[in-house]
Amino acid sequence: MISIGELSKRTGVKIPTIRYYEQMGLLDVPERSEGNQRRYSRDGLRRLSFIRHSRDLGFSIEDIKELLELSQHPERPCRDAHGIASRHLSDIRERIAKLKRLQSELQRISNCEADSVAECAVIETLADHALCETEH
Amino acid sequence: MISIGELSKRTGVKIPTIRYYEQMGLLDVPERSEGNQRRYSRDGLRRLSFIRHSRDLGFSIEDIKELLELSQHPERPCRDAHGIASRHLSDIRERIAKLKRLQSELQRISNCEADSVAECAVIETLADHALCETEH
DNA sequence: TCTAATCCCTCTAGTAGCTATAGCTATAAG
DNA sequence: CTTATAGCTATAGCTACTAGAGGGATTAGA
Repeated sequence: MISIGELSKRTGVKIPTIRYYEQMGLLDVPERSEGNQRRYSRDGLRRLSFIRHSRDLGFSIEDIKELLELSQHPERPCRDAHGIASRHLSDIRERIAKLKRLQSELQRISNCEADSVAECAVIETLADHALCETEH
Repeated sequence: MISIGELSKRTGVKIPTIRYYEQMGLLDVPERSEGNQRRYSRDGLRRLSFIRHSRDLGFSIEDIKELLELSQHPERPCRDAHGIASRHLSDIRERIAKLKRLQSELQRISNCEADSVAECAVIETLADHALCETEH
């Protein structure tokens, strides 16, 4: 049984974040020491590693709840897990596409050789939608 | 002088959002009708369009405050505006890079032909960091 | 065994950029 | 003049944490 500080060190998840995950129902309520401090088992460590790893991949708390639930039922078809993953993947693809559009628009307006704000393409573009090449 | 609803229609910014921008100090406190309703001038419309357009490009509220300030001083060098834009641009580039890493990792683990969760690569990867090819 | 250093506890509030709701009043069209 | 629509304020909620206050618990060394 390890303390929350030890768990934090081993997983790289900050202590308040661990308590937050507990509150959100991602982590089981742990046992307590006589003095009311949290004590975690090997299983708690495994579960938090799973969560950490999922968050690193950008899954939401809600998605992780489902993934954790699935991981506890090895006999279930993995279609569900793939569904969650591919939903997340298309979300990421959309975000990339959107950011790329912003990127090219910003690059375009940053090509401005003016000296003063009066003729600056950045300010002009923001002020006047008609100067914009693409819809965003 | 137009109402907040009319302003909303013309700019595509929702009414609560307009009030929020006012609270955040992006929009000047507008005049009021006898019955205490907001009334906007042509200038208010221009300013909100500027804000809308900046938000569309992903600038933060704080950045927009600075850009608005700059846009009111046409004689100032536009170096400052470019500074804000290029800071934002590199932020976007970083976000794209990070999302691309997530994308390829997710694509990799989604190539799993298993039937059940027991051998599913998605779940396995999340459970065991050692299966991961890249750091994220 | 005592004490000091470190660790942990709960509770509350703050972050960004809105959005939604409740309970009320103002305005405009017929 | 009535009614439908529009607007008002104030407060709370969303995501995924993070920070701080004001306390108690644990542990290592003297």
